[in-house]
Amino acid sequence: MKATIFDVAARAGVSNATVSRALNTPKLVKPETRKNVLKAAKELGYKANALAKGLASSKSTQVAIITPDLARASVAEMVKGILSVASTYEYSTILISSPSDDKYQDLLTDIVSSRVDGVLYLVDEITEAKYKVLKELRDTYRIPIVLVNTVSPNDEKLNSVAIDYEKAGYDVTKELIKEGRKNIALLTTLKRYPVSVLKENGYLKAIEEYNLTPHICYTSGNLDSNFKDISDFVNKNHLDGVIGVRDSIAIACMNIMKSNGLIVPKDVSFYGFQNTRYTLLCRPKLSAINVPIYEIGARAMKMLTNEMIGEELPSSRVVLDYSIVKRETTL
Amino acid sequence: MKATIFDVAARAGVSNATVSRALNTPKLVKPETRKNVLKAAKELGYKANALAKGLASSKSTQVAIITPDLARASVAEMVKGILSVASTYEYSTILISSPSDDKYQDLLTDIVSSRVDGVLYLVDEITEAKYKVLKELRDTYRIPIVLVNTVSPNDEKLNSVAIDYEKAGYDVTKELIKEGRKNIALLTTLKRYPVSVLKENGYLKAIEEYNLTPHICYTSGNLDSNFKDISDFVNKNHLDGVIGVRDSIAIACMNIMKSNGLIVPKDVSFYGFQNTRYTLLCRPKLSAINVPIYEIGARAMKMLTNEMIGEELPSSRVVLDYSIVKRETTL
DNA sequence: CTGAAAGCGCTTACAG
DNA sequence: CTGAAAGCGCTTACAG
Repeated sequence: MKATIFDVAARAGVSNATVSRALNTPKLVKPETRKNVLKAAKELGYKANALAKGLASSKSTQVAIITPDLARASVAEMVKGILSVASTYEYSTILISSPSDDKYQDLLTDIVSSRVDGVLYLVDEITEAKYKVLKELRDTYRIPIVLVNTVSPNDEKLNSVAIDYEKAGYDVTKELIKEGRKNIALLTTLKRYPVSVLKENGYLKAIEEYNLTPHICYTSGNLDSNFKDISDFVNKNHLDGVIGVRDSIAIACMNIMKSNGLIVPKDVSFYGFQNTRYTLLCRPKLSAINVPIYEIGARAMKMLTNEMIGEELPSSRVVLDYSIVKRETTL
Repeated sequence: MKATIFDVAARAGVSNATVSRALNTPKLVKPETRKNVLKAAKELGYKANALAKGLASSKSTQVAIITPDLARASVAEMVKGILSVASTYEYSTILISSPSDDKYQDLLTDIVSSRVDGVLYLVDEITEAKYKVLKELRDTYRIPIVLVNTVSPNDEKLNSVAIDYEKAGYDVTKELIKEGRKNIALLTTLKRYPVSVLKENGYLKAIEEYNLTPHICYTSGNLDSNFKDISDFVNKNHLDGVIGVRDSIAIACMNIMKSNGLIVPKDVSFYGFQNTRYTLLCRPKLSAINVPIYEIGARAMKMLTNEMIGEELPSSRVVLDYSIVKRETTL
């Protein structure tokens, strides 16, 4: 029913090997032969069976994207960046949501079974269990891996692409200090994402440098549950500057403080840390670190491509630039 | 290097056929044999090659998700719903972003080549070109398809899961009419998504029923570019009620009208049409049709599963319930 | 309940 | 530049 390579070969009057070459490595075939093959293939509506191809060549031309909560604007945007370059290099992408630590063994099995040529590990924290799996994937199974917008604290050799989050944390804090703010808080996640830790380090560095008191609130990204955390935190501290590790967290805090009667940015300034579209929908519009999310995804996929074709990488850690976008929530 | 089914067979002292059965159809194998096989497999760290499996059985246990802009909150949420049930049925998912009409032929090739067992088509409009491909996929290649949160205007037989968008459009308009609103606008997308058209029909029905004047603004979902469209529209019409087909569009409009000095909801009411997390981040909090996005994704994947195992479907169009959530932007 | 064998649809040395 | 043939790692009638 569905045309195979043999059908094409028969119709073109050549062997299946020649069809394979005409389609995959044209320079190995006489132009005219190639023309005939292409014609036959077209007439039959031939579409190569990727499974057979993968089995025979031991290359699936598939990569796995392992992602935490896809509903986070930054995660989705990163995936878009990945898809864009994946499609230009003709890789297809398997989407997997990060399992809990105890299910990581299943993840390993899934990935190895699927014979993907590479894996992209997005954003997530790198616990012991997760690190173990990543390392096994790379070392035992020799599957190239790139960490996307996260870094491994334990292992310099795991490829990654991100921005310098520590510096960004430092910069944005200093920005608030320059405004004259004295009580600057960092709202961060309960989960210890490596990038959150880095942001925190940068924040603390600036705070110490200027002899200020640190105020850190650990909360979840969940809008329903973080309301109380943030309210309590805000009521305990007399803040005049707030940095959220996620735009949505900064906005949630801003909403609370506004309803407490504070004027933004007269009484208190806010910075988000991603520059998603949330920044444009809230009022006043949120100032933010402009992290090149899409670009991070795209770059990571490109890096993975290089690894997969066996190229030596110049550096295992790619650090992209960021900027600070001032809108209406800062002076 | 990597253990194959033959390695396991040798270690367990059985044939590879028996290993295959022990792993895939346990009831066909003596319990003790099975135990030995499992032990051997575990010791060798055996992970079945999904490519070989797929080739031999002509089932890839993969489905393709074709999605428009993943950065839209509703789309990402839908994908989460899909992933959740896909993983329980042990399907892996290939993520593909909807190509432009002229690239649809490539999409066909990609999908057929990959030998996916089914496809999920998300949200997008169904142009002639796209419809043609979907139909070919289903009829020529016999690949089960489910439309997710969209419907085919041309073809009753294309499976779909959504809510009754026409009724929802009608209901929400009537809700505003009951508030006493007289100049009610619908902000919708330039792109003629089937669901947008349905919302519009419902809106118009209610407007006519009450002899009101329709006000429809066609704009893009892009926050940068729709500002002018909406501003112009708002200035031309003296609105006291606004429905956005997307939460973000409703919020964009609300921001504009607020900055024009109008008080929400005293002077004007707003409804969004998805109930994404945007509704909670803006102020006042947005009232919205609560579309069960996640559930729609989950249900669609379940429906697809049934089709893939060859079950007869009771109905090709699944219609889920919705509700209206009143928050602070309505009376 | 189990094994031998053919087959799934490609790729790729090898030889010419 | 091209073909014959082995091989990729499974599944699944078929026979026993």
